[in-house]
Amino acid sequence: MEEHRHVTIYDIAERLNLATSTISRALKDHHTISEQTIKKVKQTAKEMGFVPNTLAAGLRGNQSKTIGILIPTITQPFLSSLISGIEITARKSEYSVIIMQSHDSYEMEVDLAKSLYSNRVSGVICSLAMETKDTSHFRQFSNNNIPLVFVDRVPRDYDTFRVVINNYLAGYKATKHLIEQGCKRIAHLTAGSEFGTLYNERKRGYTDALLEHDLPVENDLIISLKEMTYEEGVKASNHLFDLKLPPDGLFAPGDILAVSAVQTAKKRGIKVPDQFAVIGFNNDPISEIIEPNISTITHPAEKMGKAAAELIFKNLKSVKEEEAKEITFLNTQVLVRESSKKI
Amino acid sequence: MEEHRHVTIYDIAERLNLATSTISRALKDHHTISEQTIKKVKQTAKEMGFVPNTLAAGLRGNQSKTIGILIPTITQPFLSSLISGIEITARKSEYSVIIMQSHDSYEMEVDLAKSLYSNRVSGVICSLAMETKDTSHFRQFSNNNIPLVFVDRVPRDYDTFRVVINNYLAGYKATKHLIEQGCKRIAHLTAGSEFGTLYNERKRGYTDALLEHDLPVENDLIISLKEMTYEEGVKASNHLFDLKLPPDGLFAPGDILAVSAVQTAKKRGIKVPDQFAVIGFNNDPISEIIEPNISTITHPAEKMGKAAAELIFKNLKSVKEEEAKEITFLNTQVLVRESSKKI
DNA sequence: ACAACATTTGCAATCGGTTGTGTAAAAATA
DNA sequence: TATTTTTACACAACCGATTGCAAATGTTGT
Repeated sequence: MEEHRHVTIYDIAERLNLATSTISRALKDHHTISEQTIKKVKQTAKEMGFVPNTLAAGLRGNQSKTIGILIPTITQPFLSSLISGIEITARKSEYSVIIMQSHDSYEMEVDLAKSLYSNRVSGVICSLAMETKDTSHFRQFSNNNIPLVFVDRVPRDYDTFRVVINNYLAGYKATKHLIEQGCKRIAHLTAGSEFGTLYNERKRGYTDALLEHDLPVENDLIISLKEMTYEEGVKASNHLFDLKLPPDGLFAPGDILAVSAVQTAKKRGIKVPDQFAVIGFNNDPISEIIEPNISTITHPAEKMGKAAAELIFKNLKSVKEEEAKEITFLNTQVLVRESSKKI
Repeated sequence: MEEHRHVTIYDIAERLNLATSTISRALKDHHTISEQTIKKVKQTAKEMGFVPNTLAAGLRGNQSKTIGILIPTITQPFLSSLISGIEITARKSEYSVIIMQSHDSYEMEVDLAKSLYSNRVSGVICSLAMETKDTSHFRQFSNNNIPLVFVDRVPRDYDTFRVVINNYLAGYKATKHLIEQGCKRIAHLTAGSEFGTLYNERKRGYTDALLEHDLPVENDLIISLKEMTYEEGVKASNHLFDLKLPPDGLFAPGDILAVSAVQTAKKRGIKVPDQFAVIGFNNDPISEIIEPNISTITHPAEKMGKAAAELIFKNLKSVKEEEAKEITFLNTQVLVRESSKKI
């Protein structure tokens, strides 16, 4: 396997007896270069198999035409769809995406943020680690005019772009839906440790919906989970069913939890939705395949990714103070399916 | 928001009255630099908030400490787990991953390969697009000593690293399992258009298992799908059930397809597994949540990602001819669950 | 005290595009 | 024809880390 050398603009320049600056400009249709030269340069570039070295360009221009994505994990359906949305949008502008997983660890997140900075990414899109309480490791981006967008799991105290759904409203709508189906004792699962606003907002929507319909907010119907996993969901469901006065409905802030509750109910002979109506969150693929289908709240992952990427591009030049605090809210819908349809 | 300048080794050099070369070497514990200087340099680097510019290092060293991943889409559970495995392994060596989605389009794949090359990735891990028949766009990597590893959907005619499972054996084992459960007429779904070997191998395992057990291979029990989606699965299942002599078992080369078949059967009042036993492939999360649980073949996504990444690292220096043809086979297992357990 | 060698650090070129400024030739104007 | 303006390209510095080689300093032996 012989060692080829990369073809550079110097090679093209030499072949055509032009300066490298001319080649560089010709390749990007600079107006000071004649049509004729441009055509000639592009032609030979193609012939010689020239592929620009983005590292060189990036070094000179001090940014790399890549977007850094920093998220807890890519294996969650919501997050992989989010990434997909970002990647597709980025590619349209010929940007690449670098992906890093914090695995919900604060320390990892700090480390990875540094690595992204080291890679001189043009922008950063982040969904915070569960553990993260302090966000000062993101200052290096803001301080250097690198656009920073938080998505979904956003900090409450950072003055930068945020792309979220209205979690309060979503929680409200989900709960209201259950109430309208006739539920009187609606349970809710929430995150135990959370610095951000996501689960708290959903919970706030839940309680407000209850109060608004003259239903009491009962603390033993609200369970804090350590992790949002199937297993934890089963545990919590069993706990709920073991109560003296078990719930007749559940608003789960994730479809996996909803599935776990539905299946636990079925195992215990509790009829879904008649005795126990459930609504989940996210519209994960599983929610419409499981039987009964899980009612859920849409969570437009790809759209959020697209919106986040577009915010990056809009602010590549410089970030104005007022814009930086902008919050983009995307819409959610209640998808009524079998798991909650009593009426 | 004031504009800070990035801290460089020049800044450190100036502060300490040392040469940049010394700084550079000190930061990576070069043996020609004294302990004392190293400590001093690292200390001030930290104080000044120095973050190395990987673009500069990459330009000089002609590679970027990143691994390029080129796959059809990241939203499939198998592929997102694969990426996760790669990312975790890469990070241990302080490498980043760049991800690109071909969306199963050949043209995209060609384009993205060029973009990866342009980014001077240190290595490439690829799972081919469904459409891809010609793989010459990967020559640019081989020709320039950039390690290239194909995973799962690998070309049949390219002399480079491949990380796969033994699809033939997996197909054989899956089919044999159904036979052992007493199935006599086992259907099979396969990919219509495929350049690679993946589905063909599974099918070959399927037919060999049948033949070995003196069961006929019937062409109307083998259905070619355009896409491996739920909807296509439903269509195919209905078609199978409409046969004069419908099957009593199915080997589906993907869990989504298995799920679609199971649910279609249930809708038509066909008892699973008694009248119709099903085994899927991949061990996607859904397979163990759906009811009945889907028997499946494990497909060790993360492990494959890890293996692929390790192959990259092992061959960063140079790729020897003999090694390049190496195929890594990972093991699969039959996971027997409800959907196929007759006995 | 001086050669011989080891240890540490500095110098300067290098990677490959990008871009501000300079300049020659061609075109336009006086 | 002389002069200004425009067009088209060249020169060279630059981005920031790396590295071969030279040089300075320190150490050892005789």
